[in-house]
Amino acid sequence: VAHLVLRKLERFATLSEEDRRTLLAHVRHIQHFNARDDLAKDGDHPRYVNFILEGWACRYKLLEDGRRQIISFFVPGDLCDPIVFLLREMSHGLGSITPVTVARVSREDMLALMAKSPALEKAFWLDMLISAEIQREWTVALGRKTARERMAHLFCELAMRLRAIGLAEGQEFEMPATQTDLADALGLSSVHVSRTLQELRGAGLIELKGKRMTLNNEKALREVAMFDPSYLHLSNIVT
Amino acid sequence: VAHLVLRKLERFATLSEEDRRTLLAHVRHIQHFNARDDLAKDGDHPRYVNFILEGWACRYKLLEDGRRQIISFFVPGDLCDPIVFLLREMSHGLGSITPVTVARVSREDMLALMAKSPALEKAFWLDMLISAEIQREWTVALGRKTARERMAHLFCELAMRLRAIGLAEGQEFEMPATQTDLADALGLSSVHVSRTLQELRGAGLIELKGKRMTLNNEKALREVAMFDPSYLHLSNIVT
DNA sequence: CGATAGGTTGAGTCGCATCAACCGGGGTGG
DNA sequence: CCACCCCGGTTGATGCGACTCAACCTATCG
Repeated sequence: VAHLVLRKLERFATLSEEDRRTLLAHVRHIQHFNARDDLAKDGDHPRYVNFILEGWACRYKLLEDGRRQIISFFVPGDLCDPIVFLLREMSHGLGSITPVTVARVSREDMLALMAKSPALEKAFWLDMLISAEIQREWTVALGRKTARERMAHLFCELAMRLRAIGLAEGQEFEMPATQTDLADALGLSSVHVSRTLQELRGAGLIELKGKRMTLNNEKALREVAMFDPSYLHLSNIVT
Repeated sequence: VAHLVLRKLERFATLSEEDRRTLLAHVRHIQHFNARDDLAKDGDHPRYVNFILEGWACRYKLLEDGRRQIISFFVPGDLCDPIVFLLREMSHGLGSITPVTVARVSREDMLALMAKSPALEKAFWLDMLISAEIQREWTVALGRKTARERMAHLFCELAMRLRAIGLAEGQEFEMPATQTDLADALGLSSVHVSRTLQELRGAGLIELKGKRMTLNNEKALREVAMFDPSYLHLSNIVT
């Protein structure tokens, strides 16, 4: 059930059979959430690390007047901060986009995992580092890119991340976020997301019907986005 | 010379006298940089962790057409990713704002520090976590806040961070970033930064003469910014 | 079959960008 | 020592990208 988590962590470190068993033994406490539910709320004391096993989720913050910013998307295999329990309280919410299955791993279990397996510890460090890289790339997109560039970039990123865990076939993948979700992630209004999607469709770069995304011309999409996948560190990390 | 780094890390974990000595023993290889120089370039293989001992620096990315986004500011005591050497190449540059003094700690030294001292290891984890929190807050600002709100937020954040290492006296601190730097950090044009600064000055919220910043009405500034310092986790982390 | 969530489209507006001129101060070289 | 330059900052005029408001369309579901 947690094989996508393993798949992700194995990009970061060579795991022995025992490492894998150890991890799987600690992935219990499975929970299910409906779509558009909260896995954790702003202000909560973080007692677990959430491993996303199935479905899409996101990190978000709300401003007083209702403005929402989605800070990151989580897809299967992702962890919500390997060591978040070191902090006293969460300063953001975790919400589901689709129905989601998570494993909640306790502080004690995480510490035990890292103590037992240096490979897992390294994998968790790398997960943190690469999440930070993604966050930086979002910072650049929000600060300096136009709507079209930002959106193209997001789709390129999602395609790469989903491929890395085997959830994209060729140029196609499930993209369950609504236009309102995309707006809150891209710092746009949902109206403008609709128009920008039309532009990308019109230019023959993407197709998006229902929740099914196809990158019809990924090369051109990357050019629009100024997308350079090196920040995702997808190749040759394992040493 | 590295006492600000200690000061920062001691917020994250209780360090024994030996931890402190161990750390200081590894803070050698001091280097100086001029203002507006590069400590590291995009694409470099990261072999060192930079500890900022004096001066301001920043992380930034350039787009093909010259647009620049500053991703984070570094002030004395900050580390540029405690474990960055796990990655094959940097996907951003590190630049100085003012003249800067850094200690470059090698991969081997960092690993030795963490192996020897669980307290230091924990402090490094927390440093990563809190840097991530700051990055998320920037994401929210860039995605959903207006120019005035963003700028107010940045000044509130900098005040808190500088206070935490003793580099602010009351409401005053050195703010050496130029308006162009601020623009690239806030995702604005330098012209608009100038106007927005005037607005904040006009409202009696701040004073900024040369490089000297005074928060004349921090309470009101926080309200404008919707600034809630809890994301910085400044209190009661040490356990 | 009505209700509702998600998406599309048009019209008008606004926040911020761009372009351009200008100012002041500190450093430099003739 | 003064003239000049250059960098950082200010201010005005104009333009554009994205927002807001609003109507409407479509698919899904109880």
